[in-house]
Amino acid sequence: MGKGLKLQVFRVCVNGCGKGKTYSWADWCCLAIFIAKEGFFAYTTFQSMAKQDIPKAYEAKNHETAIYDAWATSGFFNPDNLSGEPFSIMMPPPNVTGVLHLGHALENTIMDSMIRYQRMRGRKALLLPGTDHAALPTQAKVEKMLMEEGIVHPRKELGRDQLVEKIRVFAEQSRATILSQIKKLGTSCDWSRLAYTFDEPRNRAVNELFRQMYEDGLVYRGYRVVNWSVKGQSTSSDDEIEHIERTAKLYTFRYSKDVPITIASTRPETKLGDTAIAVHPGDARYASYIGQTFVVDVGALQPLRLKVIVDEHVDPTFGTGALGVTPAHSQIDFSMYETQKAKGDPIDLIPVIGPDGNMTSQAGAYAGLPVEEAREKFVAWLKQEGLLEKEEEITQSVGVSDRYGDVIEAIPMTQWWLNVQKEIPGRGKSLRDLMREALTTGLEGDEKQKISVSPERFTKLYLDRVEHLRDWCLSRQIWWGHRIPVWYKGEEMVVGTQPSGEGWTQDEDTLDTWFSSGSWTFSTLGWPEKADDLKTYHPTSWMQMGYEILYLWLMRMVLMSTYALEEIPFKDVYIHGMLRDKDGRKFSKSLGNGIDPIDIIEKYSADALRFAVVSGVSPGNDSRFYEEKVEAAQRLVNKLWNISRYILTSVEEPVHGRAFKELKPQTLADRWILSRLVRLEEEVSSHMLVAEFSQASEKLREFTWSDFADWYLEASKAQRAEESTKTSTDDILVYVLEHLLTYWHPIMPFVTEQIWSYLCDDELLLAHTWPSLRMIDLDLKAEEEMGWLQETIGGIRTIRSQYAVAPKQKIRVVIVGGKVKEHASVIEGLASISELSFEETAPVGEYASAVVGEGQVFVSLEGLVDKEAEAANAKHEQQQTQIYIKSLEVKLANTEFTSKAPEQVVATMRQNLEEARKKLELYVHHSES
RNA sequence: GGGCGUUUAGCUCAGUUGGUUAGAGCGCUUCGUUUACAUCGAAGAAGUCGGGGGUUCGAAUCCCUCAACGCCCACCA
Repeated sequence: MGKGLKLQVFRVCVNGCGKGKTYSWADWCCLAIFIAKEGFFAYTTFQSMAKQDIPKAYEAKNHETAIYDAWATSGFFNPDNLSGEPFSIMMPPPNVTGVLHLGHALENTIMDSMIRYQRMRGRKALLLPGTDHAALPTQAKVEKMLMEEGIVHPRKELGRDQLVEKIRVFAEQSRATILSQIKKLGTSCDWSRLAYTFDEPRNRAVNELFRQMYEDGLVYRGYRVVNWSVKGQSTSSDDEIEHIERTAKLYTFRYSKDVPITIASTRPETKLGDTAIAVHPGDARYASYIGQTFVVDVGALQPLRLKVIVDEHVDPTFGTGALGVTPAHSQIDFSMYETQKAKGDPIDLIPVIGPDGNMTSQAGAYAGLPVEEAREKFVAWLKQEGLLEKEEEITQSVGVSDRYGDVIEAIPMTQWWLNVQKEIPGRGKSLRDLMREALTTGLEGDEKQKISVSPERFTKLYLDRVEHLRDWCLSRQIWWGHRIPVWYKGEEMVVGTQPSGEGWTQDEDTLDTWFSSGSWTFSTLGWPEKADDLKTYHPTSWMQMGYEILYLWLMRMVLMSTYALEEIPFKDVYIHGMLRDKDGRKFSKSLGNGIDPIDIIEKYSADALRFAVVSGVSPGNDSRFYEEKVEAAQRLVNKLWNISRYILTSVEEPVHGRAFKELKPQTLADRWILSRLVRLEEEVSSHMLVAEFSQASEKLREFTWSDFADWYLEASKAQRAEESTKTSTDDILVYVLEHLLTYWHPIMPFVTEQIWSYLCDDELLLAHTWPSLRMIDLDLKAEEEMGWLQETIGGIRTIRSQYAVAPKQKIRVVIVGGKVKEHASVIEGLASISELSFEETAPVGEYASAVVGEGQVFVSLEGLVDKEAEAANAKHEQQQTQIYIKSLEVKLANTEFTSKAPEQVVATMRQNLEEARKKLELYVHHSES
């Protein structure tokens, strides 16, 4: 049906745009109707006009939008229109906190290159796009903006509904921008399946997951110490905390003159809530006090009852070896509190710091003071009482909220938690076990349910973290996000879906944003319904992500998916590094070194940006990004454009889609370039398959610029001038071009599609089948011979350059020996020779010479020869050759080497030695003559 | 305190399982307007692969060690 029509419209649109016009969507529809009526005639008119007018430089902005629209409307982004084995990638949803940055450009390039490759390989390829509501980051961002606008307390002043609405509006704008940017990058994703972590289907998934986990007893409500951001007025998970180094004062003191144990603290004000003193069980100094309780009055509401307890975690060599235990305001101390409770020897828990960052009423004389002031006051009191023994500066690492930037307070609160260690009913395993299995043995020992991470070293990081995972605090006190799906009425509580009837109120808190993004691989496919998509595309085939979200996201996706579906979320994960600026610094707002990918696209092209971010990059490592890289990439894009321009404008009737067998290679260059192409396909394919985009692009670049442009195209000019070889050469030019465009397409989709449109009128390159040349034999002989030829031509060029022979100046050349006689015309053409002859012996007269391969070239200079310079050159080369021969001789004389090394290696070396010796002989012979 | 990564040409970086004389882009030098491309072409200079030791016939590549830089984790109170 529509395919043919769509393609015709596409031609018109694209070619029209090539002349500087742009079409809106509405125009485009009219055009479609027009074409439907006028049909092929209109199409061919545009086509032929365009071909003659291919501009000298590729102007990306004239083409990219139209090309993207043509792709999107072609239907090929949607795997429902494709057949074959499914291959799926879920796009890591960008946060709607703002616009896309370069890191997103990298990610889009990586996943789009992969999905395009797989689509061309005949897979039913799904790249599912989406965005993330990013609960806390987004709210933090909007609150900051509001505060800049003069609203000092956004939550108080606006209230829940109004603030959420403001955030929603911001998020929607941001979302729209992001989606349009994804298109500009060329990402070939299925827009019909567009998802958002905060839309209705995802909300259903989140609520259902929560319900199941609650019913399995994994999700629970508990009073525990949380990470509290006073500024953000919310909890955060362990993963949302950054640790920074700072200096602090360490105070060493006693609680009272009656307590014989000295302790140290950087937060003395928290000591108002101490309920125990912990020492190492093997510490003899304190052994006699263990079990005793000291009652001290430090100014808190009640006198403190300090029980001396033992704990393995206490380091007897640090400080005094005794630790004041504050269960309410320290994670470690809280764990001691729990341990003691489990032992049946409980200690108290006294919160002295409140959620507002001030001291609570429990702090007695200190109640209501901000912690800093309380600290000063407490230290002053210690001094006054003569209890302070030491005061020293130390550096310590403190946790800071990654979004609000304030130091995290440990405060006990009732929150929703996910237990990762508890056995899941009926599965005999904990979430942690599942997370471990997924990367080691595979789920239930099934290799097919094993995630492989590349580079592999990240597996270790992951597993190490899994072992140290603590319960995950799920609830947040911010308002932007999925509301905790729990409803209360008096003593009653319902989890999952809102019960019918009056009087139910929903939990005020929202869920950690990673709870929804963790379910991304399957919530996007219709879970919890038994959707077809889920069956077809899950586990997804491949995932890419930056190492910085390994803990945040990878782990949670594994957790959610293995729990809810008993499947891994994806089979392969490719971990990439970060893009940094020219000086290796992170891109950041505060540094002001940000680069907008859209600016880069507008200035150069999306293809250049794509090439620039993946080339010269090794997996898992950071790389630097700067404009010169894009400039170089754009030159490559332009080179490809001009290669195509030459072929398309000079070959009268370019016929694409020929079979390899139909080609009639007649010259060495013909056979060589085809062999090189076969080699290229093999290399690019294997690199793409394992996401080695940098290597694939390097191979493509080398072939494009060096093999095809510099050698074959130049050689083809002579061949095309000969009647006998013209047609066959034309065919080969078109054949190679067509394949080259195909192989480039995953990385540089736009320019290749545009050129393709000039070559092929009934198919998008997007949907073209990747031509595998694997079954075709390499022509090793041609490759070897071409090597000699290139060396011969290079030798002549070097001489011309050394003796400053004007390029226009035609020269006489004599070649002695060698095996390049039959390629005289190529040599003449590429080295600009007027008279070329092949002789048995060196010519007499004024010649400059060079030894090339097994032969020698003599360039007549007729009076221009600088004998001394020439002799020096010859001598230098002679010496180099002698050194080389010597090294080979030494190696070959070593019987250990010849006996142990593979035959192939030894044989090649022998051959090289022989060639080098011949070469040397020629030098000697020449210098004598 | 643990762990990881990086160190290759002036700069930015590739280098797949150890195997010929270690590569690319940019920059640099010299020359060049023949209609695919000056966003170009030709030629060239430039590296004791961080230091030291080891394994091996053979090491940029494997092992040990040291150094510098960077990153991650951590319950130094």
